[in-house]
Amino acid sequence: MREEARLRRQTQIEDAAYALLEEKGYAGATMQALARRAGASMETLYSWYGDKPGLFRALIARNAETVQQVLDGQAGTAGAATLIAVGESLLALLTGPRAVALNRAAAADATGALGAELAAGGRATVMPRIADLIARMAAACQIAPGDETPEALADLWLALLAGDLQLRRVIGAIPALNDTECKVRAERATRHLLRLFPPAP
Amino acid sequence: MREEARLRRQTQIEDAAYALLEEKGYAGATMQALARRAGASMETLYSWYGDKPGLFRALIARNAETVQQVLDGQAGTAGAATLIAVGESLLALLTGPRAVALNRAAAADATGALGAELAAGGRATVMPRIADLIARMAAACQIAPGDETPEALADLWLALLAGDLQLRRVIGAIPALNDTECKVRAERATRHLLRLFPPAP
DNA sequence: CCGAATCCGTAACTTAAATTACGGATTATC
DNA sequence: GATAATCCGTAATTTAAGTTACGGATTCGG
Repeated sequence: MREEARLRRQTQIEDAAYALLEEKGYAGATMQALARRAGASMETLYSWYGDKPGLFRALIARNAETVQQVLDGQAGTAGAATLIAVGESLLALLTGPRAVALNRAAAADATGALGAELAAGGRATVMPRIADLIARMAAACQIAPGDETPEALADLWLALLAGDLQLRRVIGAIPALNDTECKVRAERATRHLLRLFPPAP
Repeated sequence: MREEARLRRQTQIEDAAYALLEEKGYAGATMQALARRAGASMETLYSWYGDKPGLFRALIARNAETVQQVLDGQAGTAGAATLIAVGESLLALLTGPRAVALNRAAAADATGALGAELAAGGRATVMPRIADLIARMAAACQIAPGDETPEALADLWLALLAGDLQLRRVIGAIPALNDTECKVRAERATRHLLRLFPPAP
């Protein structure tokens, strides 16, 4: 029974940590401010997460789950429409406040440990699924990969989808994208990919 | 006469600042460590740069000059070969240690001021030149923009060229690219752009 | 050669954040 | 209902970095 309350409490703390990270950055997100904001005690924070990097590693792990859930929503289906839908959700996620905040934290970590975990939980789990989607499109003759691997096409599609938007969000050079922009870019990326590798008629 | 010595000294200090930034990150690059490494005094650092952000703003300004110089090397000419050459140099620059370090510093700055300056000195000055290059290719019938503006094509080309490589470098998820990789990507990006918007025969 | 300015080396000073410690309240378990 | 565990609120401790201050050395202009 109390497991549930504990999970709810963790979610509250981690939500507060995200909010602080978004507002103040990694260095500015202090443990005291987090304790006050989440209504938690320092003792709880350190007892649960070990130290400050540990707390943000927990955030990264939770984010990885979210990404997987979003992708699982479109599992099973295939085709250009699916690719567009996935692209729309994915771009919103990649340029959304949480991913941006986590990437900032990873960029601030000189050891590269946070960055490695973020890449492992994010790109490394997303790309195989995209490649899978494209491979199934190839099997259904909806795209002709030529001599390109599905992985290479997935890389290309992601580049077309996101470009350097995520980096520009991370350094604060541009504001968040709205739903329309995500949709337009997802359509455009998929259209360009299909024009580069059109299915044999 | 002493202007020259002063400039040399500034370069030494800023080189040391880059090295520290690359090794320790923005938070870890302390003013004391910089003073020791550069053989400079705290007094000089603060007298010349005002404060720590001011020092890194100077680094960003110097980086912007470097980028412009690289682009100016290929001024005047046009065509696919030029685009490939520019892409090769540009990608090496974007994913090189200095740009990566600066982007990390910008990501660590919660105010977004460093990010704004970095984007202004980097992307905002680079993209018009790329767009110019592409517009000249269109004028010479080497590419058919259709109803796309040169600016949109430049965006597309940059996305094809760099994708999310720069972000992955910034969070430390991948090592630096070698010359061959830069060349291959520049060729591929230009080839894809030309296949998407082929010149009328 | 001399005064003025600049710069180095080092050490204070100040602030702030990570981490630890602890008394009191709340909750779970028997 | 008592006892143990958990957690809150707050404060103490420690460490470290940004910034300022200053005596001595070096350099520049006359």
